[in-house]
Amino acid sequence: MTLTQLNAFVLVARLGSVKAAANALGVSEPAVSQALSALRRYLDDPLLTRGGPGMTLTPGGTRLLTIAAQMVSLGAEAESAVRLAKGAAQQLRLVAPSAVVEFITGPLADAFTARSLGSIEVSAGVSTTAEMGPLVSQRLADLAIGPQLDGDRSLGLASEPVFRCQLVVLASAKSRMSGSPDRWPWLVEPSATDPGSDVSRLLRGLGVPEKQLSVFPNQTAAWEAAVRGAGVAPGILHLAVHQLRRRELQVIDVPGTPFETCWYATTLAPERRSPAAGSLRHFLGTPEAMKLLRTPGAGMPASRFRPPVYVTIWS
Amino acid sequence: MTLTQLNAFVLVARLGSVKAAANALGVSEPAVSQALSALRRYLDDPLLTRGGPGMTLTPGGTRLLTIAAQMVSLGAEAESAVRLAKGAAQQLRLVAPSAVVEFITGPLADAFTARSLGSIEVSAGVSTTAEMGPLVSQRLADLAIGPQLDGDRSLGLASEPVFRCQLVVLASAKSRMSGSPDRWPWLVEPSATDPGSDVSRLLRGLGVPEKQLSVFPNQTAAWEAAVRGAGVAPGILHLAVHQLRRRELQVIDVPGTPFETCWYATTLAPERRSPAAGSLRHFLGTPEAMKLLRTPGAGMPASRFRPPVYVTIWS
DNA sequence: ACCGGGAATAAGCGATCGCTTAGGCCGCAG
DNA sequence: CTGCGGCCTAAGCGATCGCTTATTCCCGGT
Repeated sequence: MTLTQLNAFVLVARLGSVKAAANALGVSEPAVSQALSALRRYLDDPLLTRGGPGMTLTPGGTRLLTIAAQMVSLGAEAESAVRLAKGAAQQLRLVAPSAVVEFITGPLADAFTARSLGSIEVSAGVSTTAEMGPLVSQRLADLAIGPQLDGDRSLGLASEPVFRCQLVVLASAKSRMSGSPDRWPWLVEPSATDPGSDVSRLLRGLGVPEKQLSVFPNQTAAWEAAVRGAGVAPGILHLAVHQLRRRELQVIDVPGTPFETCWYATTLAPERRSPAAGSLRHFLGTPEAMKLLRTPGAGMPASRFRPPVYVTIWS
Repeated sequence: MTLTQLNAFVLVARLGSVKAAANALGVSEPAVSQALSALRRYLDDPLLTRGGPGMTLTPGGTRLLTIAAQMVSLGAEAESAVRLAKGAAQQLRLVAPSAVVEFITGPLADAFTARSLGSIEVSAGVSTTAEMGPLVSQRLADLAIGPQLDGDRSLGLASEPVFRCQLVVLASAKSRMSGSPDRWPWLVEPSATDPGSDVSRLLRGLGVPEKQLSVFPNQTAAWEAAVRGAGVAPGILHLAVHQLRRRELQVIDVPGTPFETCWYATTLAPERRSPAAGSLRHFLGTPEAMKLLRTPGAGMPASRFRPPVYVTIWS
């Protein structure tokens, strides 16, 4: 029984599939499957079985889940507690949808590190909305930016709205889209494939089939394609300020848009939250952070963009 | 960072020495030393340093201790929780001084297992008084019989008196001891070398030097030697009932004896205690258990006696 | 200055971990 | 029937774990 195995088990149980857990951990799917099977063998209990929607826990799996979740969380806490006591820089891990990582987290991390006088280092990673909750709950991440997440009480999370924004559909100023939106070519960034994202919700509302989607590695690349007239690209309005000012793109009128939405900051509930996470959460409410949220960075060049890997915390 | 390493660290911190922890775990001392050094390397913190009495914790070590203790305890809890949910027999581990293990725990375990209709299996091991507290606290053992242990509040233990008895000094009926007790040959069982034991306390009170001690592998062997007239043997009065009835031994008059003492049952505090441990604790208060405590088993034959090994709980 | 005991290190070992790729199994939609 | 997506198993790998014995280091004590 290793912490890695317990971590894998908890993530599978919470995300409902081995594949999702493997993705969240940034490892191959057999790696998770094996960890699970080793744990099953060790405890001589199936723990969770495929059945119905996702998986269902055995009685033993149910007991184990609560205990294992605590252990995993304590493991991460132990590390950061020792690090803090040593006076070393705190490591804060932030997760967010790809578009937010692309435009926001870089400047945000820099500003927050500067504000903490270098005592807190922030790193950011891309995450789907489904995995944000479990990641924060297990302290694989310290703060998530995205939709509201504190629905599942058992995860011990607290979400707080930090920024209100609008999802719109953009297209080249020259192009003239005609016909029904579900026939247009849609140029999207990766989070459109996340069923919990706003973009995905919008596309489903319009009845756009997958065939019509071109998934680009990041928002910038999708917009560049849109500028060339390859189709329409959904996106957060204020992140496209450069393209709009230069008249490369314009907002086009699509049913259901502008889509009003809100970014929430989610951390552990106050009593379990690390001071550094609380500090970043508080920082997000300051005018300085607001300004960073409002005026995006340049966007990450396509060539340098790379999906992040959530390393397991224990060697 | 493995659970084994954390377990070793906690035990070293609580027992104050690597050697003691290795002994309690039933492994060699370098094994513990290495686990500790791996943890130090991983966390990049000395955690604890030699200095003064025992060892002193670094700030990081202090933080880690509380967290690691929880993790280790949860690890054991996870296992038994899954086992319980599966409907398998619960495993209860009992620790006690060697004399108690020799005479009491066998019948006690049998009686309790029978009373639980086979759903709880009890195993027993020898332990020094110093290691009892940490062992129970880390759930390496479920119940300890011996001196009162709930002094250290941080361990979360609860002790309860279960049996009052007398420590006396025995010698062959034929032999006539003369001179000062500190010149006699003393025939003792292993717990006499445990500074926290009653026997050790008695010997210190009499000023008996180590030179005068012959340590036998168990109480029965020590008493057999006393019957042959090899010297005097301290022991619990009611455990020697056979030898006294057959007039092979008699109680001799020594200053400080009879030494009134009391056995306590120690478990985790009620909120952390497992149901099975609570059940055994309760059983110890019943007339059935009292009778077992009063009338000892035959004593373990010397040839079959073997010091126990506390296996680490995680593979 | 010497010794002795506790702790750390070295070296070696078997077993396991944790990861990969490749391939097989199973339920399910077309 | 045939893909296909999700899961598991197999095989192989390098690294680490966890333990041993043997040796060295360090420190307090006669």
